[in-house]
Amino acid sequence: MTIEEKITQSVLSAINKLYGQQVPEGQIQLQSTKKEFEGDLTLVVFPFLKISKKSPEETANDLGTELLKSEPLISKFNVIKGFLNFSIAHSYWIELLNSIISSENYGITPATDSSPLVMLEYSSPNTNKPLHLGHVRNNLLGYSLCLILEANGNRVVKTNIVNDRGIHICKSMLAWKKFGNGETPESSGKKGDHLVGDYYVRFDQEYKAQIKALTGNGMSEEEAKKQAPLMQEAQEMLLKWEKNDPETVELWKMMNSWVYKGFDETYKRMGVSFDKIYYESQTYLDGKEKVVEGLNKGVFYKREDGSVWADLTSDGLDEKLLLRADGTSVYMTQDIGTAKQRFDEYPIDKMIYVVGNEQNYHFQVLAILLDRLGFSWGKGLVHFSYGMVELPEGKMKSREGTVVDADDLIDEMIVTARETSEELGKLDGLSEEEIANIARTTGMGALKYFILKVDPRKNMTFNPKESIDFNGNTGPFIQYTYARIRSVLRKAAEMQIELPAKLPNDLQISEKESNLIQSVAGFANVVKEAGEQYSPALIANYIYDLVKEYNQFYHDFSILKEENEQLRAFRLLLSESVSKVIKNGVGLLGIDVPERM
RNA sequence: GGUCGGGUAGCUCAGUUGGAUAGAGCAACAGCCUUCUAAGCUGUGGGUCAAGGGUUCGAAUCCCUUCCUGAUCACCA
Repeated sequence: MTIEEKITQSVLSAINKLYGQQVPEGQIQLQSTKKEFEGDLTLVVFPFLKISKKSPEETANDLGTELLKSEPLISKFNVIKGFLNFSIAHSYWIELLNSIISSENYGITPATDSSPLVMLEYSSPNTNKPLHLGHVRNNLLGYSLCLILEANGNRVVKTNIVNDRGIHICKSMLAWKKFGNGETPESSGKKGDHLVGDYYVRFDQEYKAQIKALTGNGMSEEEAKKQAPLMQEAQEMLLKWEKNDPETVELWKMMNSWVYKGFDETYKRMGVSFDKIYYESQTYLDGKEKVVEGLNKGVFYKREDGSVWADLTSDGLDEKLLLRADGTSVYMTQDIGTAKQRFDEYPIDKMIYVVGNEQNYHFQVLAILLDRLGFSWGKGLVHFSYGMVELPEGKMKSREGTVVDADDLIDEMIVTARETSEELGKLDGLSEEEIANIARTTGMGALKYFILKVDPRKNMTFNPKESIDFNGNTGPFIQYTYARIRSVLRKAAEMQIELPAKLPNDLQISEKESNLIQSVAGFANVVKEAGEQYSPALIANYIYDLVKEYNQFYHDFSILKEENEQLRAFRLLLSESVSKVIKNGVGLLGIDVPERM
């Protein structure tokens, strides 16, 4: 039973005693007391004025007096307007700290064999260009959500669906064939995904030139886009691919393998991973099959031209195409096929798709279609929708070269982290390997925290020059606090200070200290809420508040120099518990912590 | 036009099922290192919570209207 639950029960009986009335438990509003007031927990008494028939202050005073008598955990109280602030006995906080210290991973609930199985799809790249900042947001959100769900006792399968087929891939292939002169990642020293991306850009340049030439000869732009030889060739190539033309398939396989190698590197640097990767080239046929099955069951219908549609007007939506007249599949068909494969392979209880908010409509439709096709988790699928990352100049556009490349960004972060460390002279005497590790940890910490601390629904602005900071509400600030605590703990070990497994609960501690225990204890609830709301930002903001509070404590109190040994041990254990929560907390964001920085 | 988001300090963002004087960081200014890591701490200035109305003892938060903004409404993926 938490302290809030205990006090709630006491308040209920106090009200019953004073006013002879039972009030519903939901009426008891207990919240932690705001920093600027004395006390630990606050009861809002406004809801009881009708039964007390007294002023807010009198009501609060009556309740406070009664509770002070009846509830031993309450050591004193004060009243400000309609707010009754309780101070909780020191012994309670010490006991709470004791229980946090003794638990292995406070706040984390491990999964068991009978836990719900959640499958989470994220990343979902195209194989025609390297990953950019938008993908970075997707990957970090997706991976963090997996960790948060696991920490809430779910079995999680991390999946990726790679969009490895379609006209856009053919564009890169065609440009490489025409202009590449056999260039490979090995021959050019370029990362495979970048190499292929360069040919995608090259296609676009040449294509635009052809359009320009055609319109110069008086052709309409629309017509020119269709008639441009390059586009026609690309379309021919797609047809060849679909017909399994050996040469085309060979080229496709080769270039895709370059891209996968490049992606793997970037994923590794971001620290994300997958349990199972699906490829659209292997799922779209299943999608067709499933649509035909739906057609036979009468879930879908066929038009005169042979195309297959779903009628969603009864759900307040439009009609949706599922198969073209020529029998080829569309995006939705592929997602249905992928869903089928997943469902066949795993006993999925819940499916979460981490995909940008431009596809809200798509997933609304997908949920209905899967449900109609009989997937038990279809209706309840979660589209974790997040906003775009924009630059100060506006949206990123890969074809115009205004994207922030993921690899470049990561490099830059790490270099900046290293420069900052060197300027501060923090790493003197450490080995090159240690320095590189710390730079990587703090650089990635800065990037990850920057992206994960904001509400995913919102579009965010990324200013390459200004956005990445290492002071204030940032990853490195949190990591620094961790390193600082670890340093104190190392010194304590050097001084051979022995820490008791359990603190005596008659210790006299300050309100700042008991507040800090309260904040540390709040971690468990934050993890739970982050899991319920699918919100890494909740964890990030909690950890930031905790760290800020700890830094104030650190500044105001001596730890190692405290002469009272019990108090010194208390502060060390308090610091240690903060460090563990920091580590586990940012760990749920995929962020590492350095022992020194 | 329909549907779904978003609008909080100069900038980037928090703000718990409606609760106290709306908070951080950055930027600006002023302090604090012979003392556990100053990537820190403290202070000052900065707000019509887009606007108006409603519900409520109490609204940034809930409801209605309006404005601004983004996404989407493809036989593209």
